[in-house]
Amino acid sequence: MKKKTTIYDIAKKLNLTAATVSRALNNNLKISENTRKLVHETAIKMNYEQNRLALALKSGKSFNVGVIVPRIDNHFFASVIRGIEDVLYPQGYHVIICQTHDQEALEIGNINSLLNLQIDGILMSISNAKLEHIDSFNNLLKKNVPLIFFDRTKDIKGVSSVTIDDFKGAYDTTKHLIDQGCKRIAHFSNDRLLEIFKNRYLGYKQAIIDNGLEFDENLVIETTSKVEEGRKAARLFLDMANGPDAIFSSSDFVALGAIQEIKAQGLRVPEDICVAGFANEPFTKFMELSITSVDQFPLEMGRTAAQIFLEEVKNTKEKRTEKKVVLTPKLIIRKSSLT
Amino acid sequence: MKKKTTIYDIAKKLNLTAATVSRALNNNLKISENTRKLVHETAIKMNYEQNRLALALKSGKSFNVGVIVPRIDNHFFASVIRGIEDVLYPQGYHVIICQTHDQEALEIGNINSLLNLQIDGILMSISNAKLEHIDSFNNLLKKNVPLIFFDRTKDIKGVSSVTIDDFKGAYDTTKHLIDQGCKRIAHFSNDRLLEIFKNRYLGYKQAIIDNGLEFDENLVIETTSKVEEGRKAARLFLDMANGPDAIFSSSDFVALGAIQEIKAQGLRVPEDICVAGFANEPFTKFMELSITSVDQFPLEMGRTAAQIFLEEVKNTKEKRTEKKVVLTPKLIIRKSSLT
DNA sequence: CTGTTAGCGCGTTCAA
DNA sequence: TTGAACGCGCTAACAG
Repeated sequence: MKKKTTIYDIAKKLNLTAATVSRALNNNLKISENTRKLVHETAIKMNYEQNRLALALKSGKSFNVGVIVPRIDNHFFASVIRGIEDVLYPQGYHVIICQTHDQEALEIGNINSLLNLQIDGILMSISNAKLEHIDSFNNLLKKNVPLIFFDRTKDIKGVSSVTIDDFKGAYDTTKHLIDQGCKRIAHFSNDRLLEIFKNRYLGYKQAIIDNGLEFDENLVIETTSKVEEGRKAARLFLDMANGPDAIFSSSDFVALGAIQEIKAQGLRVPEDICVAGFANEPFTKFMELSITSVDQFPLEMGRTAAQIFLEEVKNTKEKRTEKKVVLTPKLIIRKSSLT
Repeated sequence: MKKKTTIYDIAKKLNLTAATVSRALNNNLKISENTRKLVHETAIKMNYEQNRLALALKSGKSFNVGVIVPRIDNHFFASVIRGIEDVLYPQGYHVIICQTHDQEALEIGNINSLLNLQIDGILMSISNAKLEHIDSFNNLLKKNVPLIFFDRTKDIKGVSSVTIDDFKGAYDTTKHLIDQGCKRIAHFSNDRLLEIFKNRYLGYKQAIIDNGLEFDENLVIETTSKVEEGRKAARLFLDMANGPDAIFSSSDFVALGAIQEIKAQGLRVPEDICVAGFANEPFTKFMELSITSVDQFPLEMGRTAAQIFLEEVKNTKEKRTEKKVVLTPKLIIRKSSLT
């Protein structure tokens, strides 16, 4: 095991002190141009690389931030992460990505592990809004570790967040379905303890009411974001006597499942039932029967979240300023809802 | 900023030494059961959490491993990562995920950054096989940092790898297309400096030859793994006088693009042209016209890579033993190639 | 301009 | 069984 070269090694070689080397390397002003250059050169020659661990231990900052998402193999979250990286990498930060797979224990565990790693902040999209989680968050806040929510948030005092206007996204989509002539629009929702799903539900409901249709709670069903769940949910409705003529799903994956099931039962999309999803996952565009969806501008969401983090990390002393950024979503109309 | 509690804090409170506390916390044998219990209790009471940075600095092990992939928003890589996590989390390791987006500079930059973070090893799927990269790898090896390739490898002496039998996957797929009656099978390849693409090409070629068909180099085209590239590549062939009656693509995404273009030109899949991809991405199954593809067992690939890492990390002293694990792929036949 | 000293939090000698 | 002292690699405060 070849030992890595430290500033001491290069100090010894140059008959200097480690402190001087450190200063030279950091381009400290009070150093002669001569030694500065000399140090830099021999550093390169000796393959020196700064040990960020030591730096972190010393400074109390690790220059690592944790990003926690339900899962990464989904275009939306992957894009948000990309946006975060865009902003944070140039600032010298590293991004540690953790997945919860929607599992409560993993979510809490990840938070604690990241804390042990002395990360400088956590950007996350929560997958669960149970009480124990709120405790974890409070724990974080007490330690004054910047915490920023994106997309899937829970309204917690003192926590900044970046979301889209889910209400509007849902309202616009529902309105579009109504404009297409649909009268009984079902909604596939998800855990409404999470703000996004609550707001999509509310936007849907409001559009129904505003347009003089009858709001029927029986047409609202709760699922997780899996394709298979969409099939199951659709099955329930297709057996109904007075079934829906449109489905607005909170998830593209669930919308896909619904479409599969509708077709499997010999019905047609959009002729018999219109379908719209949410998130604008790439496959919605690629399908032969492209799927109407709502773009959430994930890149911008990630960038914004990262910028908020940078601000919070600077003003660590001042009192926490809660910042809630809301982006505007965009309805993308495709074949699945065009009659 | 509330300071985190250290072993010193709890030592002071108990009129002990930090050393004693450390030993108690680590369940060192030579400690009285009394103090051991006492220390553990007050540690919990004071919300103590080990500072892994200090531990890492001290021990030289960070218990972090880096995983470098071209991108994460793709089911294959996400699944491999999941497999890696499955094995490494229970062992106390954390996984730092980096994306290269197929950019050379990012790939080298990521390796160096991870090194600075004192990671204990790197598991990666390379996106580029240029010479400068080989240098980076040699650099890693010199420092004796375990390096394990998965999927996209470059044959480097002393580096272990986990791959699937790409030759067989390609051979089986091509054979299947031939069995369907296809005579002129095109191949959409990718950078053949990478083993996987080279082997898929070779498997394809061998199947052609073994079955008495004419191998035509003009039917082989190189693309990157983007949907749009598939459309472009297909366009080239569709304009041809004596065009192909089947396409075997090294990438599902490219296969998808090809199908889109074929349809756009008024031809039918599979009636006019059969198409098969590689990787078994979920969308290949979900499409109305499901796409024939090859499953690469990514979870198993990730788990295996992680296990090799664990072995290498143990035998840091012994000489590096190169281990090449090859998994067997599975052809999944779907509508796009069933005439 | 540069050297000395000290400390970040921990584990590990060597003594007692 | 416990304490004292040291070092991991680095930087910041204080001298000079």
